[in-house]
Amino acid sequence: MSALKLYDTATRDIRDFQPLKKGEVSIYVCGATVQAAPHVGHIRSGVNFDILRRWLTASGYNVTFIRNVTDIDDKILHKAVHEEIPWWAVAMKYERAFALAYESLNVLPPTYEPRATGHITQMIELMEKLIENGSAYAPGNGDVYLEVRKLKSYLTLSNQKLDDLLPAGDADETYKRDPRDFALWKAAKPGDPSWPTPWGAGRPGWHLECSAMSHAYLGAEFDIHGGGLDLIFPHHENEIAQSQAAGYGFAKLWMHNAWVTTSGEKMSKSLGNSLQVMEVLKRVRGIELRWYLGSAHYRSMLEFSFEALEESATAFKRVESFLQRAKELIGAVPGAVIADEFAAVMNDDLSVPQGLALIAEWQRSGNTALTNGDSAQVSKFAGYIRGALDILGCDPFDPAYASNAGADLSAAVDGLIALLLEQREAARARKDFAAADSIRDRITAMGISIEDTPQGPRWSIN
RNA sequence: GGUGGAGUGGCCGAGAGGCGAGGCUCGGGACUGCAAAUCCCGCUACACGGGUUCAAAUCCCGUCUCCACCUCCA
Repeated sequence: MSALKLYDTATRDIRDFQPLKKGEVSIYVCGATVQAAPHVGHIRSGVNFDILRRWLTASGYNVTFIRNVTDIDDKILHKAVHEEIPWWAVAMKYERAFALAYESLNVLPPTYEPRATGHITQMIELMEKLIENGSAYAPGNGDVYLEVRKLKSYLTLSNQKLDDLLPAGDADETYKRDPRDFALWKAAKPGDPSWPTPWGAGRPGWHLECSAMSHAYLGAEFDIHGGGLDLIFPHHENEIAQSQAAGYGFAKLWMHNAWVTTSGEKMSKSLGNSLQVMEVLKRVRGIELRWYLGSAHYRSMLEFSFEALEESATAFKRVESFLQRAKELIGAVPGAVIADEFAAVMNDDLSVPQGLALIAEWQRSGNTALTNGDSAQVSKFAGYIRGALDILGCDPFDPAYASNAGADLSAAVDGLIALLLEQREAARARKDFAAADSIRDRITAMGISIEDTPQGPRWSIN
């Protein structure tokens, strides 16, 4: 079996993945700032890292996967004013919206899902450490800053020079030793929530949260840190700065997913072109949206359109339909098998698009086997496909996608349709095609498709 | 100004020097009483201009266009 290779944003190359501890992988992914309902771009990130996690798990690693929730920040506070509810109610409302979106797309819950406000103690400890060793300073106004000039290295992830940065526009620099110094902690403003610290009451800066939480759950160094491309600077640079200034080894490998775009532009709330996950789920099922989001490589931009989404859903339905017929022929859900070829493409920096090409080949071969009634071959190809779909989180037999709705009805419906199909078969046998077609037309009008197969007619709900 | 990414057939989307990934759409065919489903065949593309090479979508030089980040971002 080939070895896993991953692209590292820090070194800008693809290299063999070597975990710090044999057989174990620790991952920290920057999750959502819960200030609005999730859009398609947010969920793409969730899906991409979920595929990584599933693949590592399938490869035999014991994976610890942390994805945080940023439940305090400026936008949440603004929203609280706007919606006239407490800030914590805003955070909980959208945290639940994210949880629902993740669940709808079968994104597995993280091993731990820490909230920023639950880790103030760890943040204060980290700041104490940084102030003690001279990396950070509290100028007395309640803020705490990291002094970037004192860092051994800074901006290595984004490959920038400190002097090339544009000056911050609106920042109050009265208390900063250098305009590029960034806030670890923000002094409380009247009316805003705050937590007491040795330097005054306030609330955490965004970057500090992730340094504190990754340390709390994964320790001083861990294998993979992930997030969206847009987090590289400043968020991830500043995390590195804080954590390394505290003496931590921090992340060994950086992975960044690309965006969902529309008309070539990044989908984002501030550009006003974002599409909420729940809106899209009115058009396609979660499993279909997930398949679509996986259809581009995680480091490539994905150009969103409903046309492409629906075409992608059509392709997925064909795969699904093959598996269903395979199950009917062999009389059981085909067992999932990871094919060597699939493992090879996944090990090559998670080349999902090439995995989809393999699925298409297996589907074609499998359909041919189905036509020939060759159940051994059908089992083989269906097993390969299920194995691949399981990694992609798109296995239609996964109980996560099962809907209980109408389960009691299905047996009754099956019996009724079977009765109609028997009558149609009888009509066909006596060559009364008008009667046969009339029955089929009426069934079709109910939204049910009829297919005549070598094993007899079968039906499915559109 | 700095840093990074992109331009591939009707649409989506891989590939990164050598036999045209794959899907969807569309056209043709096989099968079928007719459909549907399925299978087969076809639609021969890599922004532009040069160059290197036996061979370039892929390497080099130049040009154009677009996108992103530079302290809100998945």
